[in-house]
Amino acid sequence: MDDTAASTVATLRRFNRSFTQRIGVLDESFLGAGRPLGQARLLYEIGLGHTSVLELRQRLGLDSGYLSRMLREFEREGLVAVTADPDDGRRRVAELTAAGRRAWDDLDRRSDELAARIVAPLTERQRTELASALATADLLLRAATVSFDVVDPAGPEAIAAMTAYFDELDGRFVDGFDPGDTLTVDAPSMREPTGTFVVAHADDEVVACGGVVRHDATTGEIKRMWVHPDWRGAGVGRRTLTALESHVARLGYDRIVLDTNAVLTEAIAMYERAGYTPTARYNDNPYAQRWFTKPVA
Amino acid sequence: MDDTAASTVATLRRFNRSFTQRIGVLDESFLGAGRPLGQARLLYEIGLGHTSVLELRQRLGLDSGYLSRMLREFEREGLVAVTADPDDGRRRVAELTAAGRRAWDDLDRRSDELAARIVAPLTERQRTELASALATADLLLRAATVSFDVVDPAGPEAIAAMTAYFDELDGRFVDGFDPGDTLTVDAPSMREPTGTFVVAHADDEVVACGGVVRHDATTGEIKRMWVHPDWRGAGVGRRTLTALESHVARLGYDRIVLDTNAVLTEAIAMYERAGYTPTARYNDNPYAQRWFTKPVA
DNA sequence: CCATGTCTCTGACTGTAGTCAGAGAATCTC
DNA sequence: GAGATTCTCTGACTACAGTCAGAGACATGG
Repeated sequence: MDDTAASTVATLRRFNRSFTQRIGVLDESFLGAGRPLGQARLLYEIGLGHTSVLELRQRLGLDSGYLSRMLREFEREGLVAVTADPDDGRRRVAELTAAGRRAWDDLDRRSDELAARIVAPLTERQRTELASALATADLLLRAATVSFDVVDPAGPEAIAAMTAYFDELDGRFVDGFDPGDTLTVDAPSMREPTGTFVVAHADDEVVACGGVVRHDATTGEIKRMWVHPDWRGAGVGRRTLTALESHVARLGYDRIVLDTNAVLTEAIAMYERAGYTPTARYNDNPYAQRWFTKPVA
Repeated sequence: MDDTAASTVATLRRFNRSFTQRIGVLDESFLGAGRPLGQARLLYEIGLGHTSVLELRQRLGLDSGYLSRMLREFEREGLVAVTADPDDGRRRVAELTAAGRRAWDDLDRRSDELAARIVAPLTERQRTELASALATADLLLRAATVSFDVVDPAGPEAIAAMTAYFDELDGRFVDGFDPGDTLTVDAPSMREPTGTFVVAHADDEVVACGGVVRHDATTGEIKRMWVHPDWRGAGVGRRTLTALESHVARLGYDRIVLDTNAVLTEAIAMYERAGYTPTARYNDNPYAQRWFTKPVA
């Protein structure tokens, strides 16, 4: 552990101690609503719109029996209605009733009040400073815990990520961007064993993606690399690229190529910083204006 | 609630959610040591040197029965030795045995490793940025939760705070500062009903102090105002002054006076910002070079 | 339509956290 | 030195959190 890391660790631990002590109350204030913490957390998640029992279980990391019991309790109190998912009869969907919505609003209001009481003694300048420090810390901590997972390029997460990517290209390219049917056509090429597709998860949300396809026997091509706008500047793009590069190596290629459009200046800068060098046009992609290559490490 | 406050509250709540989810593990990793969280916290506090049972109870906010039971458990495991306090036979003192120290080191090491794993994916620059954001947020949150309490001016907290104050004056005044026996002589004047003494607590530590004494029938004097060096620039001084001013009003005075030395430029600036105006020398304090006054609001 | 798998639910548990009343020993106050 | 107070301890509780095994309803792929 080098010095920066050691001192960051010390700061993080110190902060954790003082924060949990002070703001733990913020969670326990849920208890102030006469509701145990577990129930309050569950009710809160349901109110946020995460309604399928499966999703709730994954988000909160709860045992299915435990969760089921809490839902029965909510039903008994008339706060939640649980019905079968019309798409899949095994699945069940929980939704707040009117009374449940009121209970949720109450929780939300209490949390707001408590948080407001905590920051109340600060001056306006200090509050602004606090908000910006917390936002920075939040982004970095969230970025630090992003995970990179291989998914099916035709699966819902991949589709959603690439759609966001195409929409962004359409907005930024001078003459717009028409993906045509690439979304479905290209999927097979981004599957093992000659390709792959990776999404970056932060709290089960997809915040970045990228694919690898075969270019020729010894060359892999990186495509569809995209980072969610909220997540730029936190190193997620760089780490996505690193993840993809290691997949290229794993798939047995010894050279990487990629293309991009001239307006994507941040991407170009990142490729250059990552050791990519310009190379000749290697495809007839009408949207490509820059071509790069890099040997596999 | 104005706009700054509302957005700070939203940021704080958002941060709280993502932080506890992510770093909650940091505490639960204590559990990784095969020890329940409550026990781990207690063992950790004992290891930090907070050894009297009373102090542990106050710091951790535990029921005395609950704490007692945990200490018995630690004794049974040979981690802690509990003995009577030689100064007061009612009080008991807990100390780590050699085995307890090893268990503590183990907890500490695990926490370090976990925190290190969390920040590991960040670049050095990002780690520095994270550490500084957390340190800022920590100071502000700690400052926001400071409480101002009336204490006896001859009590241990008041003595400690004023001693630190005098030591600082001695270091900063050109010809040093000799408190003489003011510490004991002045105490009665800083007691109700004509005076008072206030200390600012953050986590049971004294971070600022100040006293009010009778100047004449309608005038209260603010004295011994001091802020711990680590806590300057976070608004604690300003809030100590405000607290003292409200005590002056409560005690029935309608004017405030105070004096200070020319080298205490931050203090002078603060008094001016707070609406104090220069006035004529009103005492023969050999260390005073500036005199201020302000009407009670 | 059968085997296999997925999702949810119930019942029977365990461990942890925390509360409350009251007893006993030491100390403080007058 | 008597009475009040402080501090710790024990015993008897309660509520909350979480685990595990297994049953039942539904879905899916051959």
